Amino acid sequence: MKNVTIKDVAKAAGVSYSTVSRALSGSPEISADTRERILKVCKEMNYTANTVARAMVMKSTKLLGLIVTDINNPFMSELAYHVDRQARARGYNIILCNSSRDTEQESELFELMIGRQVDGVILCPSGPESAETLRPYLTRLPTVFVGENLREMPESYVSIDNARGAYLGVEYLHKLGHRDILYFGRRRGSTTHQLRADGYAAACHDLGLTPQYFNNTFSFTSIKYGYQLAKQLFAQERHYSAIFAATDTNALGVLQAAEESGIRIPEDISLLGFDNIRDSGLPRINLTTIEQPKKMLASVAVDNLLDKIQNELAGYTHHILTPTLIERSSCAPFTAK
Amino acid sequence: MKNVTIKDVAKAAGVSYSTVSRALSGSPEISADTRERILKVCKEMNYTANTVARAMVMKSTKLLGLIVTDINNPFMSELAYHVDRQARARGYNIILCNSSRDTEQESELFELMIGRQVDGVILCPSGPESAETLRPYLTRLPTVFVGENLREMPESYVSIDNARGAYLGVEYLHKLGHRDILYFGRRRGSTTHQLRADGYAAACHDLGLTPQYFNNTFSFTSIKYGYQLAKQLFAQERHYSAIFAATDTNALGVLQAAEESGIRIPEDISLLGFDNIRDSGLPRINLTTIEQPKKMLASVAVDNLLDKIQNELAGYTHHILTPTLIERSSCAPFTAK
DNA sequence: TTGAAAGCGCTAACAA
DNA sequence: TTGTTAGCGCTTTCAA
Repeated sequence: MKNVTIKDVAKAAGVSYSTVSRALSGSPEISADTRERILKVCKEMNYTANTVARAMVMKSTKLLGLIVTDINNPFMSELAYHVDRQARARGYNIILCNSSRDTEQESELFELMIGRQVDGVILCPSGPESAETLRPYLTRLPTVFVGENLREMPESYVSIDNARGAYLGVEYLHKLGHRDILYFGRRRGSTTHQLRADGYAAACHDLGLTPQYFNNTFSFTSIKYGYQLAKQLFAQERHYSAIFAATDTNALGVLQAAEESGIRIPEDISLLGFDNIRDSGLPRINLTTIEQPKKMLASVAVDNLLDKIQNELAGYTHHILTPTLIERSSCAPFTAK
Repeated sequence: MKNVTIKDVAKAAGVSYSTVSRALSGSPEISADTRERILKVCKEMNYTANTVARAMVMKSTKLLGLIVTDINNPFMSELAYHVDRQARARGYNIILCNSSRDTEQESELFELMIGRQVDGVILCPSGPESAETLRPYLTRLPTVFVGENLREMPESYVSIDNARGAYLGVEYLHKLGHRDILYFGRRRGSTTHQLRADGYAAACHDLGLTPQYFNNTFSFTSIKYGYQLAKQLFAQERHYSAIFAATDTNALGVLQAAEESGIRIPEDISLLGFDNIRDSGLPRINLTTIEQPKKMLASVAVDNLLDKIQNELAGYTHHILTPTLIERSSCAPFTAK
C-alpha cells in the first residue's frame, strides 16, 4: 500500500521534485507544457499529495477540531452536519470527538487537538465553567464556543438570544389565552437555562402574569429526567394551563408522563418546548417550540473561526442569533375547564 | 501561538533532542533521573508532542476516516458515537465526513482520506454499488463497510442478518394473530431491502401466509417519502391487519399518515419497524421494531479495521450480527373487525 | 524556467 | 546511557 511520492513523479517525468511541487501548486513560474506533462504523469501514477507532509511545512493542517458533548444528541448531530459542510466548502476537515459533558475529558481533548496541530476548534462546551477550565488552552488554539452564552467572557462564542426566545414563548402562550404558565425543567448552574428563565420572568412581568417554576432537581437534562420530573409535577394539584419546558428534551419527558397520567396535550395542557430538535417535528409529537437556528449557528461558528485563523485576529466576537417560534400542535387556545 | 518543540525542551534540559524523544516514548535505554528531569522540563514548558511530525516518520497518523451518508441520521450518529468511543479507547481519532449518499462524493472523500494518510476508513456506503465504484481505492486504504450487506463481495464488512430480522418480525406478528401482513416501503436497488424482503417472503411461506407488498417508488427513504407512500396506501382498500415497514423511517411516515387519516395504531392496524433508531423509542411513538445493534456494529467495525491495519492482514472478513425484536406498543393482537 | 538544498518536528539506526 | 545523523514528503528560498 505504499503511496507514490512527489519524488517518484519527478523521476518518471524527468524533472526535479521542486518542479513537480510547482506544477501541483499552480505556481506561475513554470512553463505550461512542463506543467501539463507533469500533471499527466501524476494522473498515470495515481499520485495523491501527502497532506501530512504539506501540513508540516505549511504549519497548517486544514483540520478543525469539533468537540461536542455527545454526537448522538440530535442538536449536536445537526450542528455537526452543518459544521462539516461549511468547513469542507472552505477546504477544511473535521476531527470529531465526544466530551461526554466531562470537563476533564474536554481538557484532554484540547491537549490532543494541540498535538494534532488542528488549526482551530469548535467547542460545544459542557457548561459555562468550561471556558474557565480550558483557559490555558485557549491561548494556544483558536477556539469558538457554540451554543452556550458566555456573557461578557472575553472568548469567541456564538449562541442564541435565550431570554428573547423565552419571552417569545410566553407571549405566544399569552396570546392563546393562557394566564397560568408553568416554567418547567430549569436547571441550576446552566447559563442557558438562567437566561431562558430570565426571559420567562421578564415576559411574565410585562404581561402581568405570575411566574411559576418547577425546577430540574437532577443536574442532567434528558428525556428520562424530564419524565421523572413531570411525574412529580403531575402528582401535585394543577394551577396552570400551559407548560413551558426549558428544553425540547424536557418537553418530550413531559409528553411521556402526560400520556401515562391520562393528561391530553394540548387539550388539557398546552406544552411549549425550546430548541427544536429533530425529534420535535416527528409525527404524533409535533411539539410547538422555540427554534435554535442550528445551521446558522454552525456556519457562523465556522466563519468566525476561519476568520480568526486566517487573519490571525486576536480579540474575540460574540454572536447572538435570534430564535423563532415554530408552531406545531402541542399548544391550544385556553379554555376554562 | 508558536508551540514548544522537542528541541526547545532539549536545550532547556541540556541534553540532545533524541534523548528527549527517548524520555517521552518511555524507551528503556535512558537513566531514570534524566528521564524525570526531562519530563519535568516538558511540564514546565507546556510541551505537547507534535503528532503530525510523529505521523510522518511513523507512517501512521492514528487517524481513522469515518464516512457516513449523513451524520444527522440517527442511525449514523449513534454509530459515530460508538465508533469514536471505541477508536479513542484504542488511541485513534476520527475524521468525520458526510457523503450525502452520493457515490461521486464518496470517491472524492476517499481521495481526501488517502491524502490525509488516515490509517483506515470505516464507511457507511451509499448503496451496494459503492463497493464497485470505490474499488480502486480499496487496495490503497484498509476499509471496513458498515451496515450494508455486500454478500459475497471480497471486502470486509459488518452488517446484520436482515433476512433473519424480517423473519423474526413476521413470526412475531403471526403470533399476535395477524394473517394478513403487508410489507411496506421496500426500495429496489438496495441489498438491505432485498434481504429483508427475502426474509419476509420466507417467513410468509413457512407460516402459510400470502405475501403482500407496497413498494417504495421513490428512490429515497425518509419520513417524508414514507408518509407520501402511506397516503397512497391508505387511499386504497385494506386487506391487511398489520404493516411491516422496511425501515423505522418508513414506519414513522406511516404513523403520520395514519394519524391524518384517522387510522389508529395499534388499534386498527399494527405497525412494525426495522432498525430501532432512537426516534422509535420516543414517547407517543413507541414503535415496536427490529433492532440493529449499533454499538456492536461500531465496535466490531473498529476492531476489524484495527486488526487489518496492525497486522497488515490481507484478506477480508464478513461479520453478520443478529438482530432482535424490541417490543413496544405499536403492535396489538389481531381482532376481527 | 528549472534545480539544489534547507528545514518543518519527530523517530531510529548507528556511534561514541 | 547519550549524542549524531539521516530521513519521512513536502514547500520555498536561492542560484543557476
